[in-house]
Amino acid sequence: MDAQHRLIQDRMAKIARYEEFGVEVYPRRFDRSHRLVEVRQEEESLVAAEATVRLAGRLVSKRRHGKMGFADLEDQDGRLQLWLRKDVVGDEAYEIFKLMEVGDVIGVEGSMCRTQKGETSCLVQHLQLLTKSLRPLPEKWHGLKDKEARYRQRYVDLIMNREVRETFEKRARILQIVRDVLLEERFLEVETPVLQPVYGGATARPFTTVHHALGDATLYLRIADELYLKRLIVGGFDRVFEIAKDFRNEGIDRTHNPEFTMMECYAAYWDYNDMMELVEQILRRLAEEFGEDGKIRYGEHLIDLSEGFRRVTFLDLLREHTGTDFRDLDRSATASRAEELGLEVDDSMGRGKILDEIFSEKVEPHLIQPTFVCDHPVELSPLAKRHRDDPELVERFEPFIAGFEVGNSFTELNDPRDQRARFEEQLRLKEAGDEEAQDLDEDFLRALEYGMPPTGGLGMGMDRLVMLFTDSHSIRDVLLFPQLRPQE
RNA sequence: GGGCCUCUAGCUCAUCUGGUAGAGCAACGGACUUUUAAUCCGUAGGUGCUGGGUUCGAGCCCCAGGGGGCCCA
Repeated sequence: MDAQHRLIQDRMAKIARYEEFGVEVYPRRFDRSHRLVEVRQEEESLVAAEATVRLAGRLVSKRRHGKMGFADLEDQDGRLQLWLRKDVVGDEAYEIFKLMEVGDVIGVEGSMCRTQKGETSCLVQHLQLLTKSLRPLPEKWHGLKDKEARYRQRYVDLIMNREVRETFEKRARILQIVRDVLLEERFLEVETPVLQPVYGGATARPFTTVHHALGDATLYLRIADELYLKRLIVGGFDRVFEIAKDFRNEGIDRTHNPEFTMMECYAAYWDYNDMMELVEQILRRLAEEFGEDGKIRYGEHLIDLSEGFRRVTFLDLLREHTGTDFRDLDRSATASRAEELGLEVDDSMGRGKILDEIFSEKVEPHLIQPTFVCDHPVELSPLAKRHRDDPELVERFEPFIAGFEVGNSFTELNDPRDQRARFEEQLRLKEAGDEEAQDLDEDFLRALEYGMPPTGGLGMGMDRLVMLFTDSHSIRDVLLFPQLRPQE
């Protein structure tokens, strides 16, 4: 549909007819007395007083009957019927009303009343076009259903589907609650670089870009905030957090978008047990706000967030769901057991990666009720401190709800000698063909050498949290503009 | 990357085994002073995702490509 389309031409032609009446089709401002939701809240008294109100919004339907007519006005969170009478607004204004069509943004002044059928309405005395709409909206009854159109033209989706608007209002409230809890716990909100000369803090492929003024230096879009936030703990901030976009150059599916929103926080003198309490606190607050009796519905599951999370170790869960104790199995024994379980293993995969694959396949789908998966093998966690009771494990946990991981946390590794050794192990994995293995960050090691206090750290995927609390089953439904292939 | 489904008017959808595309809403003209999916009469509106092929004839069959969705890796 281009600018020459007949439906657009029809609408353009109306502009000329408006101008015959001296009507400005794109005026600058309008004073509202009430939002439509406020009209609803004060409905009884406004109607009883026949109060005069000034309202604005988008015209979403129109029913004309000769010398009078009705129309529905909609704004962000409300809707109200307008009642137009030629004998009330006058001949010229009534002609202007006849020119108005669904999609136009208008402002009215009128008195609150009820119609014969009992519908609360605004009997319009004055009306004004505020913005002429040039494209026809989708049909009022079936709305806009085509998924591609809804994602590509989200603005139309938002106009037509109220529940979409509500999802994104809820998203904003969820992020605000997370922020509130952190601020109450005296975390300082900070901002760290998106463009980084060395990427790290997670296992993922980065996006690459070039800075021209720095001699065409290669920069990476961050895959995590972790290494910068820990530098700030070294610098003397006790508790810091950041809520921001991370970027990972990976496939797109129901739970992955190339850019997504992450909350990371770090607290000096905490360990991962303290972080478990913080996660429980955040989830409990969200469940109080959005659930019933601390329970939320996600698809077929009723999830109880009122109690604490089940705490169970990574290896115990593997044993529970595969019958195998992997504690003392070496790489080749682990690999052959994985193949018995129906997984494909190749030479680039270290023991940790194989265990991770088995876990994803055999355990994760069963983690419906809130669970902290604790104490992962050291190979999987190059930035976490070794477990106080077992040097082959780290002090780490991942909260799982409804079968997906909503976060990752550990007692942070602050021994620069061990951190260097772990980075070097990552480099070996990278040379063996693991594209996701991390690079050695010399400046980060330098920071640790100044001394980072004992620290607990946590990352939580905000998009997945929003999915959970809005009962959304695709990340696209909680992102206003999900990534799609470019058209043309 | 693989499998399945899908793409027809602005929107939502039809079109039997291949015979030349139709409805509702929206639009346009008209009637109508209590409708709320208003109603009634009339009019107009199509690159059937794109490109090839088979055929007298393709929205439909075949091939290639593109977008989207779901499942799997």
